[in-house]
Amino acid sequence: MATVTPHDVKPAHEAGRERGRGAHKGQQTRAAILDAALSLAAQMGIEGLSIGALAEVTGMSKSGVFAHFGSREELQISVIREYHERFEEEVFRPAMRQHRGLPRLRALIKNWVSKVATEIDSGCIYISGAVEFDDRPGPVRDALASMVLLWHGALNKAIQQAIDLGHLRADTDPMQMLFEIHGLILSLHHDARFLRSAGAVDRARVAFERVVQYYAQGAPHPLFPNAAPTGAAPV
Amino acid sequence: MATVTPHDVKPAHEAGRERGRGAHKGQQTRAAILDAALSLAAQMGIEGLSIGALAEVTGMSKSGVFAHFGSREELQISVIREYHERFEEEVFRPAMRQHRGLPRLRALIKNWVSKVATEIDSGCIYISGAVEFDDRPGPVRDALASMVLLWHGALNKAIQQAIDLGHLRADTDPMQMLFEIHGLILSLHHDARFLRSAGAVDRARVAFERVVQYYAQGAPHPLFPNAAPTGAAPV
DNA sequence: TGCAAAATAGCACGACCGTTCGTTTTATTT
DNA sequence: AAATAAAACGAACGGTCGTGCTATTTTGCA
Repeated sequence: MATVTPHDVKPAHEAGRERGRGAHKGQQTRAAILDAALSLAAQMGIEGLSIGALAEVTGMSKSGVFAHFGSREELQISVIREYHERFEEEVFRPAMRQHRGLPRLRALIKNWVSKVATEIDSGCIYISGAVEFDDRPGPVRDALASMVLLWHGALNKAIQQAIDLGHLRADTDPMQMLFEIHGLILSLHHDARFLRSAGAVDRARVAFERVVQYYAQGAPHPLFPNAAPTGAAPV
Repeated sequence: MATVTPHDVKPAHEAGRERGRGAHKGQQTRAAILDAALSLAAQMGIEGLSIGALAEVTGMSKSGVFAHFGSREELQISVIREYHERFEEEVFRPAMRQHRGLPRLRALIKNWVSKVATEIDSGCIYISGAVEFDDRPGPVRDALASMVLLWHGALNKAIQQAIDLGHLRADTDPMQMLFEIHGLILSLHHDARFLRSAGAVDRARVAFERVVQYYAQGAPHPLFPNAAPTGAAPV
């Protein structure tokens, strides 16, 4: 790395300005590798990502895969970023089309539960990553934590809006409510994926409804402000 | 492996009838290794256990450590069993000294929260193990799952007793209540250990109290059956 | 069509892994 | 004190890993 070779001018793993299809060939195969990496990471964990296994799956050479990221760590971070984008696409954005307040909050959690439910056979990178890197400081952990905090921030904001709109009790502590909702997701993931227990999804939905009911007590109905102060329709 | 040597008659890792101190030297060092292994597994995960690292920590040779367990997998299972015993000792048994019903259930959860709280800097093997082995069938996963199910069974029983004694509503679904409580523990572990968020322990305690309040609604007070139907003293 | 640059392959290195084996040291028993 | 069994060691093997080189192929553009 002391001498400057032509490769150093613009290595493949730094050229990725515009992502996905449309760009030069490199971007496409990079996207293909990343896609395989996401599956692999979902199943084996982020620490379980190996360039060798990735090369085998994509039918490339190890060094060919390696060149796209420059290091294993950079590959891991790329996987996290890619997962974040998909999460945003599948969970966050569709819910933002709902009205602010309780409807949007309900949609966020509904999509979240659905995603985790579909991930029973693949695995959630946020959840497994949190456990893998809870004691492993470094760039990967930082990337992971910032993504999780981003998502927490979005949920917090949605809760706060529901409070401001009177859909939830004024004395609601958003962090506390988030803590409880997040726990339900984690319990769902644990029971469904590790214990392979049926009915975990239903239990999560029931429990979420209960949490909403609690925090909505005394607050006017979101759609019919003059009706009885009970929570809106179930998820 | 074809010929039978004197070593095959009674290898060290099968001789461990009576555990801990008192027995021959091998048992002691085995216990010492296991102790180091528990710390290592709590920090690096069960899959992160390496015989080399363990040898370095204990000041032994790799083969010396290896001989005590016969295989890495057997070492992992031994770690899980040892963790189970400690969990039972610290969480389960002290709570069993409380009266059946809500007091005992409260004690179980109180001890559980306390243990996870002290494990913020070390890690809970049940939680990290569940994530590591949720897609990795085999003896290690089986051992882990059976321990978790044992603990779930104990909690379920405590909840059922609380129902039978009228401390909790008769229509309480023990599995549902357990699902919610377990979620709080997982959320606590996530926030405290991964996000390093302060106040997670308090949030867990508040949420647990809320869950108990919900399931106790309409049930008589556990200590003063004629008092108002509100949950007993907080954790 | 030709040429530079980007993309991929091939190969080797060093580190660590679990495991095996023969030997040597340490404990226990006779 | 001698005999025997248990425990620990040390070196080596085969394997996988990430990574750094140097070729070679492929691609896109003038």
